[in-house]
Amino acid sequence: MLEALREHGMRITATRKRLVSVLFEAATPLSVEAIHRKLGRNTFDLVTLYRCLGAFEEASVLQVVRDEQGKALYEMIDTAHGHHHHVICRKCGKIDCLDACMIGPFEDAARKLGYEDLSHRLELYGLCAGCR
Amino acid sequence: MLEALREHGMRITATRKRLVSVLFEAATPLSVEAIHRKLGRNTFDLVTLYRCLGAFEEASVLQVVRDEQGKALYEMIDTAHGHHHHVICRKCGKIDCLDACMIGPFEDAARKLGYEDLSHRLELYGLCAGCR
DNA sequence: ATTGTTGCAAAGAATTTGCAGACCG
DNA sequence: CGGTCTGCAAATTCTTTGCAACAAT
Repeated sequence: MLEALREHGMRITATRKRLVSVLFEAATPLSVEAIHRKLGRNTFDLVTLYRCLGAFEEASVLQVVRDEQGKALYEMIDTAHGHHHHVICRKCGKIDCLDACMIGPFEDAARKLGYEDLSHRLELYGLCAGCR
Repeated sequence: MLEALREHGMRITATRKRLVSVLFEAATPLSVEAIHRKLGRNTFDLVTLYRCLGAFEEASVLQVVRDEQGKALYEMIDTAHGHHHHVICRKCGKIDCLDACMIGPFEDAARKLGYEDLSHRLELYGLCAGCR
């Protein structure tokens, strides 16, 4: 996985290894602040964090999910699980994965309008069992 | 439509009327800057714009769409057209509406995980016919 | 040795808050 | 009139940039 970075001409540093392990151990997408907290605010510069996240996204090893307010949450792309979407609790922030992705019909409609090279973003929001 | 505001205890001012007409005349969702530009940067305070947009959203007369970078785009809720999604060109920002919303299966999956009171956000991104 | 990476300081952008005067109803 | 709304100034928060020292390959 770190190899993917190397293939994009990026270097594997101790700093990045720490970041990768935090992202790996997290079961769900994490906000920048959450990541920074887990890394230890004083041992990992926030600027470096932004730059690493940008680099990882660039290398396509990281994907961005957004909460209802549009804030970015980062998650390693697990090639084993493949493309999927999430349900996010709007009260406690809990996140679950939904496995199927059935947006084919939407993409067909978009292609009919002349769009190509399509991607999409879909998140569901709700109240989880524990927050009701 | 301005009535909806009144019903939420909000007042109808000349300022708000101007904002509503800008939003109405726009065929597609607009960013804060775009709205501010159309209103005339010097004749409408940006702070007031943020506050009005917040109030309109609160009153459920305005909905938020997000571009690929997560930036908010505002659109009046047209009760005639109902719930729909968009395709956004990632190069020129052109936006088209997709009429069908076939998100039922996703919601079923989320309910099975214990979530209720569901909402969702879905946007497609691509390159429009003119940008290829 | 070369080139990417990091931390610090500082700049910049986006959004919010406080407050006094103006305005709607 | 009473309660909102507005504009201005200023504070926050979030993110990016510049640069010199440092480290990976």
